[in-house]
Amino acid sequence: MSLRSELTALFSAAFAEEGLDPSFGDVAVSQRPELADFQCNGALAASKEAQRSPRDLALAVVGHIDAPGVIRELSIAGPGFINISVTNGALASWVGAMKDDTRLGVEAAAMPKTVIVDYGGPNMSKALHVGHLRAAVIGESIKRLFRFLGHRTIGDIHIGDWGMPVGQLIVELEDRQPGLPYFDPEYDEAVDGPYPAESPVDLDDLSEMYPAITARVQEDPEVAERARRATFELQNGRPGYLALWRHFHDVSVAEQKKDFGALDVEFDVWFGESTVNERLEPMVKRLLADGVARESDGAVIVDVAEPSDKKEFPPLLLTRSDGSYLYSTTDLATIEMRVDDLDMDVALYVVDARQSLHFEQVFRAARRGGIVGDDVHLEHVAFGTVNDAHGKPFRTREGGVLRLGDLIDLVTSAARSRLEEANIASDYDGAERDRIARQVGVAALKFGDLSNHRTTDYVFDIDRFASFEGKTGPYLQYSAVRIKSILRRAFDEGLEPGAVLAPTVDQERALMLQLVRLPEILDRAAKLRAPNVIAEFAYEVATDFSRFYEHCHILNEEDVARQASWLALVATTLDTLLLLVDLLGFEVPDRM
RNA sequence: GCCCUCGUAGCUCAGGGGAUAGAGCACCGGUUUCCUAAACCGGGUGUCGCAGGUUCGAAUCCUGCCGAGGGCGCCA
Repeated sequence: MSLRSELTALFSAAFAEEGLDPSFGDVAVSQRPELADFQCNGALAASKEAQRSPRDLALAVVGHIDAPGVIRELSIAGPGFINISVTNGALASWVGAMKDDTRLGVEAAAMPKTVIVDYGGPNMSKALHVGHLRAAVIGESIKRLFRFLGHRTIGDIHIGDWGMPVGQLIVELEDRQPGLPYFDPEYDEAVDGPYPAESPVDLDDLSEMYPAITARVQEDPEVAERARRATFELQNGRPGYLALWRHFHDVSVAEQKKDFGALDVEFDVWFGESTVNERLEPMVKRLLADGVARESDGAVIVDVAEPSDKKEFPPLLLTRSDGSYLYSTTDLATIEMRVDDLDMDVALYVVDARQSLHFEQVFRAARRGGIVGDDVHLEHVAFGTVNDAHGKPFRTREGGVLRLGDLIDLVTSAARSRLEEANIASDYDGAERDRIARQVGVAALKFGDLSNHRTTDYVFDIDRFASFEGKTGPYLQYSAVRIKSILRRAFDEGLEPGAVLAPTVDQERALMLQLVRLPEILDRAAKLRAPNVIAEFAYEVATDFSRFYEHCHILNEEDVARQASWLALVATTLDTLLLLVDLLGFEVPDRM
């Protein structure tokens, strides 16, 4: 419930009294804040159906509204806009209610769902790069949002660790170090002892091997055939390959935990394609037996085309003609696992938009195969790519990919420089400076990404990510830090927040109007799976606070009741900012 | 060829069928005996790719065209 929804309820009832659809009563924030706080355009829309002029209708609707405690002024403007201004008393009591509520007036979901957020999705054996930033950052935010809204939410990294790339790496390593025991088909752990505990490669080796083998596979069909064979044997449990796979896996995951950890991206489970290996064969057999899947050119496919399709819809490939499995297979089996073991209601796949066809195929196959019922919602939450100034996927000047770890270091050191320029930083000890630099750097990076709508391909600009002024993550932090500072000083002077009084200053009133929008903003962000809605709102809250802060000196205020009210207002603003910042996935330092 | 996404200020991007399309950056000027100047205040920018259509009303919905990016069974 928000102020806006309370107004909508009033106007919906008024339209209903005129015998019209209540949805005409939808109230929106005013587009002309100098005229009113809110507006209702329903009279214009309903005019035709009601066969009455919009102004007459607006007049009649306004006549039904009787809420003197909430509404200060109603007027009809232009062709039939209803302009609505709320009373200062109502505003104060809404903000007061937020202040006294640990959830800031946001109700938890009445019917909580089990939501799996599938994001990150790094391939094993590849260092994370800027391309992984969006999936991680958007997914993390969506996960936190659904969790805050009261859903049982599970973030799953879903590592790409069971497909062809692993087979390729096995072949590449065999060619480089053929003497390793993993490649000896005669090797028997029972006789020869366990495979070495030490990995034969580190992540740098793997990162270098991967493009090498990819190139070889492309130009040499024989190498490609060996890679397919190795993939097949791995998936069918060849011990040496499994032992090697374990090393590749552990080496990769260690690095991924470091990078994602540095970004405060926290997965609840570190499952991967390999997690569902045991399900693959029985699932495919069952789909064949049920007639959902069929053989085609030696492969197993599921026809997912539908009569209503506007274009040719390719089938989903479950098994290659050599018997090995693909990511389609593991994705399908993962859905099965999530339904069986995790009791999933909703799956949100935060994955590159380029994979939309794949997901559509998998979702259709899941429904055809009875793996999910109609009560389970599967959704691809697609996002755009990170490009360079020429619209091409971003590369460093040297032509390589920019590692995520290097990017984090870069923004962190930029934040540190900025901190050291500030004269107040000199008395911070080294550990605090490090922590602030990291928090500010991560905020700049994440906000820089999240303030774009997720579906847009955006241009990667290092200077933008390393800038801390204007519409940035650090601006939000800075606003919160100034409030923390005020509250600390107030506490030292023995001052405490009190009852929220009716606003008397424009900037104060604007801030209050902004704050009470919180519930509907989070609603909208969740509905659209769009963290940029949160980012935009957080920025507006911060700017409204800054204007208020510049205009009203809280600690010097002589009217003690007013001062206590202002302390309550900024404390509520702080709580709101801290929530929003947390939903965006970063933190606010105590000072900066 | 077919399908998907996108095209908004010099740049990067917001924008929920409504009134006068907004931010940040960049540029110019102002604000600090006062709660953190990573801030605030002021200054001007637009054929919302083009053309139709629906509508009382379209940046927003529909169609076509132009342009960019992406996808289209044995990669992920």
